[in-house]
Amino acid sequence: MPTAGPARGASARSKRADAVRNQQTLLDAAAEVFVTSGIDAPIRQIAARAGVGLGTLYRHFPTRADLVTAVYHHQIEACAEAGPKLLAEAASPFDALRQWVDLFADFLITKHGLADALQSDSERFATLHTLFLDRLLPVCDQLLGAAADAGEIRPGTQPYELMRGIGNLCIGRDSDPRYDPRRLIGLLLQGLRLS
Amino acid sequence: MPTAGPARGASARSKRADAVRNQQTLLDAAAEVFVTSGIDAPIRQIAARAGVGLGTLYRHFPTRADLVTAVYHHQIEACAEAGPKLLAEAASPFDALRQWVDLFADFLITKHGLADALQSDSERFATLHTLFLDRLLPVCDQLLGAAADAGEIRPGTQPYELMRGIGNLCIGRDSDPRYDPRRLIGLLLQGLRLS
Amino acid sequence: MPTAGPARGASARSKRADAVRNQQTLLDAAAEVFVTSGIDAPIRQIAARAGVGLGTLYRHFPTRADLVTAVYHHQIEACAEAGPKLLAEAASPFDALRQWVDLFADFLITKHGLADALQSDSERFATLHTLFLDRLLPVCDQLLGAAADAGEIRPGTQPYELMRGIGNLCIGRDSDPRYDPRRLIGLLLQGLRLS
Amino acid sequence: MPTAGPARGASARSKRADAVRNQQTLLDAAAEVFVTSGIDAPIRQIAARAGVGLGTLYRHFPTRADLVTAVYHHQIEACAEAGPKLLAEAASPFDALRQWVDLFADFLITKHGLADALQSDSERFATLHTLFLDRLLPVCDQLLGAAADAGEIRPGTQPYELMRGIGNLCIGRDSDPRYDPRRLIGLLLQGLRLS
DNA sequence: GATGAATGAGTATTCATTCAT
DNA sequence: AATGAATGAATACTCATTCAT
Repeated sequence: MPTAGPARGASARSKRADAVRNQQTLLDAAAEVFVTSGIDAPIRQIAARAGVGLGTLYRHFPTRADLVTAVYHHQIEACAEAGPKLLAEAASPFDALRQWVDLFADFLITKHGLADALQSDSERFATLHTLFLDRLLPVCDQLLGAAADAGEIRPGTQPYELMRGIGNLCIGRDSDPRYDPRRLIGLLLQGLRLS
Repeated sequence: MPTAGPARGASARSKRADAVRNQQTLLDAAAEVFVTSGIDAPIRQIAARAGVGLGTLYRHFPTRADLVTAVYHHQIEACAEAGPKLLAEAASPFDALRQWVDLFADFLITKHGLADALQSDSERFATLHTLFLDRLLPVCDQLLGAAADAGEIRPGTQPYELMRGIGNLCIGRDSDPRYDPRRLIGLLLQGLRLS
Repeated sequence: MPTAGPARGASARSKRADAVRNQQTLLDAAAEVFVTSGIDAPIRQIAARAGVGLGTLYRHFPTRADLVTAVYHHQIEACAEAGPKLLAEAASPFDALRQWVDLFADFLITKHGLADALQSDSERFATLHTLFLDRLLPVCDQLLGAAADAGEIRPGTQPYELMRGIGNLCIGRDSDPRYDPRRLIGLLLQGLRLS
Repeated sequence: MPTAGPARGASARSKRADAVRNQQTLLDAAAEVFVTSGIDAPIRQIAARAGVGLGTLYRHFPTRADLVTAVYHHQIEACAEAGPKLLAEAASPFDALRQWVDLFADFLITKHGLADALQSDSERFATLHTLFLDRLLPVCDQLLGAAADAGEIRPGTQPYELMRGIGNLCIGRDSDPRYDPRRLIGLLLQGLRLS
C-alpha cells in the first residue's frame, strides 16, 4: 500500500517534528545549564530551562548519562575528525599534534564542567567516558605515533595518559585568573619534545 | 622530685586523653572516607567509620571545613618545611624543585580526594585553599626563583599556576591504572627546563 | 452551544483539580495540627495528617510562613470586611465595636494556636503579622474612632494595643475551663466606656 | 556535745557551702538566660553562663521544671506576702487590689518570658503552674473578695481568670513599643468597678 | 560531687524518579 | 506524548540526656 495518505503522513511527520524539536531544545538547555550549574545540576532545572515538562526530559533521556553524552556527542565527533585532517595539512606531525591538543583543550575549556565530568569516576558518566575514549583515543594515538616516528618527540607516551592529563589540567580553569591551563599544556608538550 | 610532674599531668589529662583519641580516630576515619567517597561524603558516614556518635564529630569539628582542614594540616606543614631544607641540601636548585614537587605530588596522590577538594571552588573549602596557599605558595615561589636564578629553568613561571597544575594532574589518579600523574608531572618539569 | 465551555473547562482543569484538592487538604490538616501541636508543629506531622508526601507540602508551601498565612487568610479577610458593615448596621458605634471585637475574638479562639502565633515575635511569622495588621488595624481604628466621636468611649485608645490585648487574652483559652477570654474582653471594653 | 569536732564540721560545711554557692550561681544564670533566650533556652547555655558543668546543673535541677520553679520561687513568695500587707495598709480594698495587680504585673513583665511559660500548657511547666496558683490564687481571691464586699467592684470575678488574664496581657510586651500591658490592665480593673 | 564528652533521636530540606491525568 | 504533581530517601544539624573519668 504505497498510498500512505498525505494526511496520515503529515500527521505522523508533524508529531515527529515536535519530538525532534523538543530533543534539540533539551540538548541546548542542558548544555547551557551544565555550564552554569555544573554537570550535576538538578534535572528539573534543565527541564525548566527548556520550557518542557520533567517527564518529557525523562522520556528523551532516561538517565543523566544519556543526556550528557548526547550533549557532547557532536563536538567529540568533530574533534575526532580533525585529527587525520591536521596530520595531512600541518607542517609537521608534532605541529599537527599541537594543534589537535589545542582543539581538544579548547573544547574542554569552553564546556566548563565537562573536564570535571570526565574525571569523575562516578558510574553516572561511564558512557561519557566510553564515548570519549572510543572516538578520541585512536586519533591521539595516531598523532603521537606520527610525531614519534618523525623523531620529534620521545616515544612511549600513552595517548590515554596524555588525554587524561590535558583533561585534568582543564579542570576548574575559571576559578582563578592566575590559572591558565593552556600555558601548562604548552609546557607538557614542550616536555615531550626530543631536544 | 622529677616524677611529680608527669604523674599529676597524666592524671589531669586523663579525660582529655579520651577526647584526643577520639579526635585522632575521627581524623583517620575522615581521611579514609574522603578517599573512598570523596570530600563530600556524608558526615554520618565518617562518624560511623570512626565508631563514634554524630554529635561527637560535630563537637570536634563544627563545620566540614574544620574537619577537612584538620585532616590535612600536618601534611601541609611538613611539605612547607621541606622546601628550604631541600634547597639547602640538593645538588642544584632545579633538583630541589624536582624533589619538592615529588613530595607535593606524593602528598596529593596519597591523600586521594585531596586534589579534588583543592580544585573545588566550593565556599566550603575556602579555608583549605587558604591554608594551602598561605603555606606552600611562598615555598614553591622560592624554589622556582632559585632555579631560575641559577639559569636552570626559564623565568616567569608562576608558583600558583604550577601548583594548581600539579594538583589537577593528581586528580582521580586511581580510576585507571593507565594514568600515572607522576609521569606527566615529570614532563611538565622537563618543559620548564631551559635547554 | 452552551455546554462546550464547561466541559472543556472541566477537562482542562482536571489536573489542577487534584492539586487544588491537595492544597485544601493540606490547609485543613495544618489548621488541625496547629491547634493540636501549636504553630511550630513538625512539618512532617502536617504532611502525615494530610495523608500526603513531605515534598507535596513543600511544593505548595515552600516556607512555614506561607502555610500559616494561607491557613488564616480567608478568615482575616472576612473579619476585615465585617467592620464597616457592622458600623453601618449596629445600633451604635460602640455596639458595632463590641460585635466586631466578638468576631475577632471568636476567630482567634476558634483557631486555637493562632493567638499564640500572633504573639510570637519569631521572624517566621512576620508575614502573618503583616497580614493581620494591614487588614485589621484600619478597621479597628475606624470603629474606635466612631465610638469616640460618638462620645461612647474615652478617646485615645490605640487600635494596635487593643488588638494585641485581645489577642493575648485569647491565648491558651482551652488549657483550663475556668478561663474564658470573652469575659475578660468584656471587662476591657467596659473599662473603655466613658461612664 | 562531743562530736561537734571543728575539723569535721568545717569540712562538711565547706562542701555544703560549695554546693549552695553553685546552686545560687545556677539560679542567677538561669534567670538571666531565661530573660535573654526565653524559658526554652538550651540547658547547656545556662550551665555555660553559670560557669558550671552540665552534669552539675542536672544534679541540682533534674528537670527543667525544677529549675524554672526554683528560679521564681522567691519572687512568687514575695508577691504572695504583699497581698495581706497591702490590704491592711491601702486606702481601700480596691486600691490594695490595684497595687497588688501592679506588683504582679511588674513581676511578670520584668521576668520576660515568664508570662509565656505560665501560659504554656506544656507538661514541662506543670510545677510552675502549681506553685503560682497555690500561692497567689488565695491572695488574689482575698483581695477581690474584700473589694467586692466593700461594694467597689462587681462581685463574681474569679481570681484564676483575672490572674490568667493579667498574665496573658503581659506576654510579649517588648516586641512592639506600641504595646503597653499596664494600660490594658488598667482598663481591665476599670471594667471591674461598680459605678 | 563535678565535669563535659558522647550519644542519637528529632526536624528541616532537597531532589531524583514515578505515574495519574 | 507531554505534563508536572506526588513521593520519599538522603542528608545536615541541634540539643536533651547519660555516664565514664
